[in-house]
Amino acid sequence: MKEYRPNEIEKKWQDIWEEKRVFEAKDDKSLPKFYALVEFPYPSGEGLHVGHPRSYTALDIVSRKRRLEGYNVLFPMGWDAFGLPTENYAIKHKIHPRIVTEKNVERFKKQLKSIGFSFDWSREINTTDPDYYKWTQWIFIKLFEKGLAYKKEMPINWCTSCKVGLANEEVVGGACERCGGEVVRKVKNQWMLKITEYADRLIDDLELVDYIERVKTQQINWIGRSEGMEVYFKIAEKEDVLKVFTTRPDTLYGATYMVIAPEHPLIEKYKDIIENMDEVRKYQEYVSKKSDFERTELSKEKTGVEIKGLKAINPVTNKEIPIWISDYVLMTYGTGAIMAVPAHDSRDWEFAKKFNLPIVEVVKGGNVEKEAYTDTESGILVNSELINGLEVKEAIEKISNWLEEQGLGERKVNYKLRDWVFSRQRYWGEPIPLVECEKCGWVPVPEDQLPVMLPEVENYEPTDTGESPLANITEWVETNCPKCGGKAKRETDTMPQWAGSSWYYLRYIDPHNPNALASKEELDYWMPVDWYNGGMEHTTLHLLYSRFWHKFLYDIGIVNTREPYMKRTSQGMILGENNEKMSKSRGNVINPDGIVAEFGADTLRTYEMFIGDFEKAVPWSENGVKGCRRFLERVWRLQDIVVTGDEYTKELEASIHKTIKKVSEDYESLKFNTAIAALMTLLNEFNDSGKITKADMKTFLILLNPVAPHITEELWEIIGLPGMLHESQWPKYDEEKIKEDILELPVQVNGKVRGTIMVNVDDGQEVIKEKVKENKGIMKHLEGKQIVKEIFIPGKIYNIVVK
RNA sequence: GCGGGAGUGGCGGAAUUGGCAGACGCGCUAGACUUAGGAUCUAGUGUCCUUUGACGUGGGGGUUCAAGUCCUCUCUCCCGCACCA
Repeated sequence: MKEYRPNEIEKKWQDIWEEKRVFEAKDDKSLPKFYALVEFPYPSGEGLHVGHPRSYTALDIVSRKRRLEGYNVLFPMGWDAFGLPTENYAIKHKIHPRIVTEKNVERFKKQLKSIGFSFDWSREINTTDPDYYKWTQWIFIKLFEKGLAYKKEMPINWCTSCKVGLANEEVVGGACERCGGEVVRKVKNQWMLKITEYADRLIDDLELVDYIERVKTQQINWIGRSEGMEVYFKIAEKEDVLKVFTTRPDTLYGATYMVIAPEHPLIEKYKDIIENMDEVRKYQEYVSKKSDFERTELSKEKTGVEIKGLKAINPVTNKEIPIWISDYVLMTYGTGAIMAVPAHDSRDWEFAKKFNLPIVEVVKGGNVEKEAYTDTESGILVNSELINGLEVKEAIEKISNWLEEQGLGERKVNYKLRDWVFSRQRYWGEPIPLVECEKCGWVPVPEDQLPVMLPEVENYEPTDTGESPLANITEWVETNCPKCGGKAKRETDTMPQWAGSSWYYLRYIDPHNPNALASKEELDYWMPVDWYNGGMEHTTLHLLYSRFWHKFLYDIGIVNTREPYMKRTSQGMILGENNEKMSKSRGNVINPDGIVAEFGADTLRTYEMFIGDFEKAVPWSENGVKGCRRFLERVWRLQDIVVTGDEYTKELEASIHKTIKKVSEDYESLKFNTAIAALMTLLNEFNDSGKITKADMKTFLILLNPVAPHITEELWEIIGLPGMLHESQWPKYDEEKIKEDILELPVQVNGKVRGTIMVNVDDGQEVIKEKVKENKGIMKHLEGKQIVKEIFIPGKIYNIVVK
């Protein structure tokens, strides 16, 4: 027997697979298809992370299994290559981001290939490729044409010292990550996409798909649909009306003041009337330095300023109430204004306590002097003329009807989900393919002129006015209107990184098509994606964005399915050995290259699948890696005990059938760790038996193949099985052979196991009773006791209750 | 703060979904073989007492013949929060 040298055999088989193109999806549309998708990586400068192979190996296993089951499998890979880190690297090192990207992609590709994933590399895509982003731009134009893209004033993070716009991530504790300078919010006119128009469908259609539960709930909560009332509060002595959204119109009689967001337009409108405008301005400035996230933190002290000179009128009590501004009210949620009911909302309660505002109880049930009473199940309305004595639910109904009749409000559905800010003041992204004409306004670039290519620039830094670097290239910006031929300017903002990843699964289907994002024929065959695995962190942004785009493409007749992904699963994170997130600064990063070089790709793959519950975060363990290498060494040594034979060894037969069942099911249900454990157990039985037939070995090798594809192919060849493993078929099991006739039944006395008896599967309670009597160990616990009850669960347990 | 998730030996985890807690692997202990090695093989390994046994799934309370699993209160940790990908 030769020594097990993974580096040699892994290279050998990777070359064979590539040369024979065994993992390329087939053209034969008569075959059943299986489309497996993993999130394509952002090719960062750091190279592949051990977290990537966790997700990739999982679906590689499923893909390899499905191929052996006769499916036509599409398992593609590509690059989500636009992005901030590449751009920042390019700025710092004065290298074009395209070159940085090429270099990173090359490295990633080499790394992925060394791990032996069965990707169909003939369909590789790259979001920064003009042939690709042509279609990203095309989709944007369609969205624009259907009125789903619009311009709106939105704040960006602005570093006052670098004079550039910053991503949220680049703002650390209110300061610029690069220079430590002060960051404020600066308003810019930006492109937005109306994802909110699809909010209901994004919730409802979750019923059509098989996503793990936590993904569904997280999406539903992120969209945050709530039904309530928009109530109109008149501004005293003015024509204006302040609209607020509330889910608790029943508490309207308890609304003792109002709070509007510090950025609320009302303030600008009445700036000449507001008596304490200086104070208001100061507070606005203070708030402009905070993120929405910081603003809504409850733990902090409430802050705010009363707007003097403006009052609102409570529509049911007709009393004048004060209007405040406070940072806990966000312009981005609801109407940017709230009615404050301190007795029945905890944030309002805290605010009222701090500023000595009146707290009026309108739902009886708690002690509103001590805390807000927010229960909606058991309270009874008081101090509320029209709805006194009603329960909360009835009160909401009645007051809502009344408000609608009086024209003081309207039933509304509100969402937490906000429209998608689609503009970035950056270079390394898809140019937004629109032109602003002096006469015609915003005009899309005609389809035959796509893609709008990213022009070459000298300097990738955003301009000090907050414009994208493209704004400096006059000859690019200045163009003619496609409609009227007159003078026009190109949009200089680029798209966010999410754009390219919102439809990439469609391009894999027909990656080289110059005439369409994918042909109808191919889409009909391959869509939807059967199984999409990726990180939990993409649940509320990427996953939702791509579902939104897909639904839009469905609406305009491009795709034929309402949902892009039939099934969505999610892996846990791999942490450093010290149980902390892997990061350069913590110095606990594990490089997969090192593991492949030292232990082999099969060991890396096996370990990543055996490391723990696939869906949970787990710390890396070098010893665990060694253990998996040892397992593969034992597998390697099996070749010494193989004897000829086309049938399973009699004594091993039941175990083999059981293992086929277990492994087949576990691979499909993300329980890779227990599948491998089952294979280890079978291996131990093989070794105990001393010799195994070729048939035993063959089944074992096929079952292990998806996890450790190289060693199993090699052993297949060594022991002389016909053809190559990847050409064989997934084994079947026989349920009859798994059944055991005799089993050990635990016997409990008062719920505690006192012994076991051997029983036949079909033994009745009477037979078992007799067998118990023969067992001295158990009978001892019954001495001098009176049997009260006996419980027999066939095949599980026999419990005797005594007094 | 809001939303999602997780707590089981020294460690990663398993438990047919209410039925023998700790499969499998790591680590550790002892032994065997040694051309002394981070190799391989054998045995042991939740905690406590010498044994019968008792205790044991973050903590408290409950339901049940039976609870890691169900109910209730509570503590701790992790992830996301819209311009990172």
